[in-house]
Amino acid sequence: MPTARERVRAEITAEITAAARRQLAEVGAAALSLRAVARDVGMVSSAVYRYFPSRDDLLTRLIIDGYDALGTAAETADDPAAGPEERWAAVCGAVRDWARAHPHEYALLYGSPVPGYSAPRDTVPAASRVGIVLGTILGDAARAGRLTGGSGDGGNGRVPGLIGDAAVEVLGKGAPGVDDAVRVRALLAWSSLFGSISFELFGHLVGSVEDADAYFARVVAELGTLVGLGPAR
Amino acid sequence: MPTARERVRAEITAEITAAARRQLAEVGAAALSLRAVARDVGMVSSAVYRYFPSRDDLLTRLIIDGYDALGTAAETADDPAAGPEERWAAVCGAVRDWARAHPHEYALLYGSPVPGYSAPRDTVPAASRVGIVLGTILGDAARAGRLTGGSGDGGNGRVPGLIGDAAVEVLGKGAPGVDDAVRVRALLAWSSLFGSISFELFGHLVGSVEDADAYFARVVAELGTLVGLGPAR
DNA sequence: CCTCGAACGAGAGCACCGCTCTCGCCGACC
DNA sequence: GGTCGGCGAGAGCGGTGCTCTCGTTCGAGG
Repeated sequence: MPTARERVRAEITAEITAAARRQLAEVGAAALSLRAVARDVGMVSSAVYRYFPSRDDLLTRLIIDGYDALGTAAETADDPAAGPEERWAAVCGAVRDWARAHPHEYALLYGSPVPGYSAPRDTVPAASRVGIVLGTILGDAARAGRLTGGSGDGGNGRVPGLIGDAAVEVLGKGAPGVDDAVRVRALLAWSSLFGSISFELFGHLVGSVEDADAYFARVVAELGTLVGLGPAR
Repeated sequence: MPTARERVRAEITAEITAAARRQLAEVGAAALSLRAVARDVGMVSSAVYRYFPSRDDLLTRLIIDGYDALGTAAETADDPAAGPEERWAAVCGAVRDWARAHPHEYALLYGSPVPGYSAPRDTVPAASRVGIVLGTILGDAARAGRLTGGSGDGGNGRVPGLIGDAAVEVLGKGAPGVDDAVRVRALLAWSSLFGSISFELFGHLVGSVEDADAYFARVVAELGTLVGLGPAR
């Protein structure tokens, strides 16, 4: 049972992160000021350091929260009862919708790392969630025999030293027809999804794409085909 | 003919941008300090404002230079005499090599936009160069009859309101077999290329990919197939 | 050739930033 | 009840982007 002091500490911590998230959504990560956050919650700047040892730790907290929010968005958009292609499209669409609704958070997660290079290990589990959702869809499709493009030998053929264990697990062990060729395509589809969303969000497609919604729908369909869903290659 | 004053002005401007590029490579765009640049060139900070009206304008200069450097890297890697697949692989590899050699510059170009949203129009021509290189390869392949996956009606069928004129032009007008389906795949391949490079550079693939070089080679091959080069779909 | 204006570098200064240190204060535990 | 630790406030340090002013110097026009 938490003491009263721990409870108020957790409360104030939540207040600070809420204010930080508010300011992140407004001005972006680069302009997020710890002093402004402190002003927002009615504290002096030095008091915030009782709760977060540095501005970067506060940002790390926001990063984890962002990954979790995006992960839950992807998970709730996935209906395991639906067909593989529908699940794929629904999750991709949910990721894009979340990104468009929270551009600064998305940029914080998938844009340039803010300082030099500080990807704390704490972020890994939260960051993996949307990848796990996509991987589960493909694994389920493979188990249902709806995934094409594997080696076809029924094994889960590995190319030594190519794909790490993390990616092997999320696609489901023992799924028939899943080999490293499929895993590469799954990783590529994931990277492509975020590349497309980043290009759209960061303005690299202005002038080249007119109807962003229609374009994204076609992208999702192409990526589904690439990864082995939908029509045979 | 430039006066002596204009010449020394251009010289000092180049000195400032060189110092800024040096600092960008060292500490990244977020930590790039105009005052440190001024110290580096032996000036006081306010004197730099005679040459760049603000820190963001200095960054914009670096962005344009970065796009140009990447563009020339892509262009010099392209041998028009080679086959479409080899050209595709060579240019993709050159882009990745440049990104790995200049991670902070790459992050500045394709990471999160630094302030709120400031993509000056000056950057567009420089930013288009690598896209033009890739588009030219596909256009040449289409004219040579080496591009598969179009609608096959020989026209350049448009889907109204989907693809902008900018993307239509770089793929070459009148190329047989190039329709909006191909254009969508070309844009997707471009986005996927940068998504894959960004994931690798920003650490989103650690644990999932062991041999980054082998993985990227497979990615390039898959993207080539996706876009219509290589084996028929 | 001389002059006058424009460009230039230096310095001071403003507001803001991240972060540190100290100092009272108040509550929780012995 | 006393004591100790967590807490908020304040001052302060070095740094930042940016502005303004003030001499100086260079160059083009009369």
